[in-house]
Amino acid sequence: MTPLRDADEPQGGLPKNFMRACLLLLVRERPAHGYDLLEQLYELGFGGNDPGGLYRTLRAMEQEGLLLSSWEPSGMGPPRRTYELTDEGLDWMHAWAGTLRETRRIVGHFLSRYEALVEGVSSRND
Amino acid sequence: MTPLRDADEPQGGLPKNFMRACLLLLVRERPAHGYDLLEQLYELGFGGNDPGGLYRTLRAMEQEGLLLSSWEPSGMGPPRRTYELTDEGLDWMHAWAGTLRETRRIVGHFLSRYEALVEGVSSRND
DNA sequence: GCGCGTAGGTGCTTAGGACACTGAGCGGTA
DNA sequence: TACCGCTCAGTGTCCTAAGCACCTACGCGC
Repeated sequence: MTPLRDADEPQGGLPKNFMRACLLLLVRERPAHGYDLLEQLYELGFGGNDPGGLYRTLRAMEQEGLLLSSWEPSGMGPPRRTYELTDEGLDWMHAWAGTLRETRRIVGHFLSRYEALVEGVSSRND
Repeated sequence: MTPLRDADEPQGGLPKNFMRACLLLLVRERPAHGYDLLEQLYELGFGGNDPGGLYRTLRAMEQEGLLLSSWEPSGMGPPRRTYELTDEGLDWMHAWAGTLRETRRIVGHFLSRYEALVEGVSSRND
């Protein structure tokens, strides 16, 4: 890429480490293995799917004690490393929810201010 | 090395490059200089104020053609580099608004799914 | 044997963000 | 006048997340 940002679309999207929060939630809903989570993440808004990044994150989260993995045979394909949530992971999921509420609030604040600007001065509810 | 994330609070918060979006908006509302923007950013949700990062970002955005700066005497203190928005910058501001609406939608989706989980009401998704 | 879908992973590079630090102009005051 | 504190603008440096490419292995059908 050129040194100067030249894309015609903002590069930003999701909060840092948002994938971690999603993984905690998904694994809490139902223990799952990486390949499965990859597909679920896609539905959650992670368009550019990056298996490498996902697997790295999962291993890191296990090392930090947020997840616990165990190998399970698959029947159709190689064995799966299945993850479940630890108590610590559950605490973090709650903490993440708080952080993301704040994120949504701040982004929402930006958007109302943006809308007020483009609509002139009058404020209106969307 | 490998300090193995041990913070007791999620590190994530705001979307990548969110400061850029805010700067476009703020400068559009009213041309301003860096020190001024620093304080306005604080009110917008940027708690850990980082002058270095801000000034670097402003210079970068000017190099990309989103902002235009000019020196103005201050009367009380050193001269100020005052920024205004270019047409291209305006386009990017609109594009950012779109991106951030999507961000808010995805984060909101996470939060409703989280709330459904903790409330035990898991019979419905968006 | 071969390709294909499933499953899990490594290497490498870069862009952003965090944190520390520098330096200059100007006013007040001790 | 010497110092301090506020205003204003930067630089240096490190760390991490993110992005991209690439690799291995299992099992099935052809």
